[in-house]
Amino acid sequence: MGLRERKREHTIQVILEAAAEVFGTDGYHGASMEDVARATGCATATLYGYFKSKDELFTRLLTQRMNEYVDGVRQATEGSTGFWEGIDAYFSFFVDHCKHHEAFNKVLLLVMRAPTAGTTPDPAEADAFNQTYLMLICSIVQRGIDEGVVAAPSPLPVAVNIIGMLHANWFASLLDSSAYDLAVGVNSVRALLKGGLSEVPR
Amino acid sequence: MGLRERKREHTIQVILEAAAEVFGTDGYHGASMEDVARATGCATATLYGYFKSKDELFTRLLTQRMNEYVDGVRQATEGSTGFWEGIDAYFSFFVDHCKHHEAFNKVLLLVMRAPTAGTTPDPAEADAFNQTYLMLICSIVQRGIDEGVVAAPSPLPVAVNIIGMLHANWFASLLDSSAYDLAVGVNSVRALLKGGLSEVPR
Amino acid sequence: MGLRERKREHTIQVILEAAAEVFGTDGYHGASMEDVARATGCATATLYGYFKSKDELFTRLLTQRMNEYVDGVRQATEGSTGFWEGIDAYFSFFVDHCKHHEAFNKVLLLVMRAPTAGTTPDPAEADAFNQTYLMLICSIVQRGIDEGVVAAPSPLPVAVNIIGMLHANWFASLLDSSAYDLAVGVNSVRALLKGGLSEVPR
Amino acid sequence: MGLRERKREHTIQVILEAAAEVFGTDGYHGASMEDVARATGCATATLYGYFKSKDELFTRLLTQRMNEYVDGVRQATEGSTGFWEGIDAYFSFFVDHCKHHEAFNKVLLLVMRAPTAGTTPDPAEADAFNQTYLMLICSIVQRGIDEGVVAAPSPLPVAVNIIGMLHANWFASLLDSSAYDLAVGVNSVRALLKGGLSEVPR
DNA sequence: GATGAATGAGCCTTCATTCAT
DNA sequence: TATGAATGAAGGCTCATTCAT
Repeated sequence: MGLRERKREHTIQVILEAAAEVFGTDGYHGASMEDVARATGCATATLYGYFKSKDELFTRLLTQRMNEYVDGVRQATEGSTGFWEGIDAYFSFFVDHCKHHEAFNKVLLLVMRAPTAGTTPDPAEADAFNQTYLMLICSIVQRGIDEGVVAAPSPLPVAVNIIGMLHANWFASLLDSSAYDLAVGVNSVRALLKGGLSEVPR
Repeated sequence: MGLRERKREHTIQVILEAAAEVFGTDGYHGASMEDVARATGCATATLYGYFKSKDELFTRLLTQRMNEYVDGVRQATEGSTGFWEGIDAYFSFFVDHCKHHEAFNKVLLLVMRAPTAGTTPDPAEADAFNQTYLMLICSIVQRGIDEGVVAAPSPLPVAVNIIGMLHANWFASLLDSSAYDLAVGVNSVRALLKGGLSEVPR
Repeated sequence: MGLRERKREHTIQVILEAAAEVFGTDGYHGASMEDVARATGCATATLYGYFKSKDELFTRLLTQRMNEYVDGVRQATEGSTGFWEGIDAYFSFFVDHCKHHEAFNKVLLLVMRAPTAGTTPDPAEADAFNQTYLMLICSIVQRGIDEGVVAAPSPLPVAVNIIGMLHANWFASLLDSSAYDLAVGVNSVRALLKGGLSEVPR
Repeated sequence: MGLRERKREHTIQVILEAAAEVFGTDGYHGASMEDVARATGCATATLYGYFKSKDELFTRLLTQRMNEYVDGVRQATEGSTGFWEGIDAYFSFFVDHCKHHEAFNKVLLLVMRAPTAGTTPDPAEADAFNQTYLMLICSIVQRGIDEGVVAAPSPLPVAVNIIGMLHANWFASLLDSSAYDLAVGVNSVRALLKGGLSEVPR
């Protein structure tokens, strides 16, 4: 990549970073291109030198962030063997991930939790990612079924439940991080998976 | 209530029903008053004879639906004694509720899952309801703690997890009801709570 | 006039009275039919049983009030003989008139001072009245010229000046009646006419 | 001021000029932003690049024109000494001013004559200017009192009368400049001030 | 006659997008 | 490449007016 292109790529990242903040706060429809421009520190017209439209800008942001997240989960779990090791890897990555990328998470979580209803101009893509993500967790659960650790005819509902819990904790801590500790919540998920409600969480 | 007022009240409900459908599909910002009017089968200006503003229309819809839902949960669980009875009542109500009120659910779930980000013009109210809802489930979990059935220092994370799972199933079945069976999902939640992942779900 | 018609006429007057208040405060464009209805104490639609349109309602009000005013001036001055007697009669009527008809005056003065610029939907009529009014005063001034009391080649500028002063006093006292005393002002006009600025006003 | 800013400032003046014409003809409420845009020769949205709202556009126009007028009077009279010299300076400026600024005057006179009743969105400001203007003329009249030329206990009513006459002439010539000659009218005012009605005007 | 309800037209304003510099 | 300026296309809302009861 030439120097010219590198600078261009850098500018794109700067814009996306600012856009993540703005869209995370006000949503796709609630934020204007001018808002994004102001956050970026450039003129509105400048944005169109890098993105064809608001839709493309948002979609690019979303795609990038979802890719990063799902790839992160994949890489973290790929190296592991066995069910519990996979779960632990997934959870560790998750907690770590939530700690960083504040603005990032707002958009990501938002769209993953509510891809319909105008949250994103292209729900199909969000759905596709959710599906990929779900399959990834399903494959871990499948390990558990194969190992006899998980008693379930199908991994799907279990995966849905695990993701549901994790994201619920994410969301709770995002709304008020001082009132809800993410690590504690995730620990309680692990305990619940281990032995149900009668299990004493660490 | 006089005949006039009854008819007026009826019209309001007709509008809200249509609005639920429209807002559920396109979100608050994505749907225009003209869209709502078209769905209702009246002129745009007519809506303003019943609601002062788009904001008020949406908020009224949201408040009504949230109230109905939380009241439903409250009534269903109030009659029960003990932890598991409470959970069963909650789950039963939940499954039953999800089966009906299709359009209804779109809005409700949407805002409950993503109250920030322009999903609703008044996030504070949605937050308040979420909080009320959470406290309601917390009180059930507390029963379990008191009975020694639930091993947890605090009911909060457990309640977050339960709601997280339930709504995740709700959402999954809403996205594609033919691919994901809500009842099966809820059953798996129950099994998970009972004995963790090693429990065989019915 | 039958009983039915008398009642109708009475209702019309009630509406006009309320309308005078409303239009006097907010102007023709600034006041809505609903405002007039509220002030009258009836439904908006009711107004249309008595007036074909907002335009007609306002015009009727204006015509009536202007007629009353100009007729008042005419009657007051008709009985007089000579210039100064005419002026005194005019001034007396004027002061008396301003004391009563508060709301009345707001509309009247407004349109007489600014018949253009959307103050009234039909500037032509206002102009016509202004013209009539001006001619009336001109005829009095003409008496003065004939008597040799007024030294002017034409009565027109003198009449314009007299009316200008009177209305300026009217307006000043209307804006803040506690800070500006109408009677004092009118007296100063008389003194000025009598002997210019060197004349001591009573 | 840079070239950019100069052009921007120029555009603002072009818009204000067009707006003066439109508002002068139809009034604040009677004229729409589209009317102003058409008169300016641009799209409606363009106006919002220069003024935040219709209110601001009108108020800015009004403020500017009132400032110009009052400042003009002040400067014209400041240099003079004595009462009659002040009056002459004032009248000269006045006549000169009325000859120019046609569109200008429509708005200015309108609001000065009828600040209430929806003529302007902000009557308070118009009142303030009228007050300033009145005080200015009062100070000239006060000179006359001090010199013994003007026999009056207070300058206020005299000032009101002078302004009233001048503006009445302004208004009369504005309505039909061919039928009413402003210079003649103003001359008659001077004569009237000099020796009352018995004075022969030049 | 009185009125609640309905509505077409219009207004102010915003915004994504384009274009000339 | 960067940007100020311009604009068409909506969108939310008001209002004068009509109509059925």
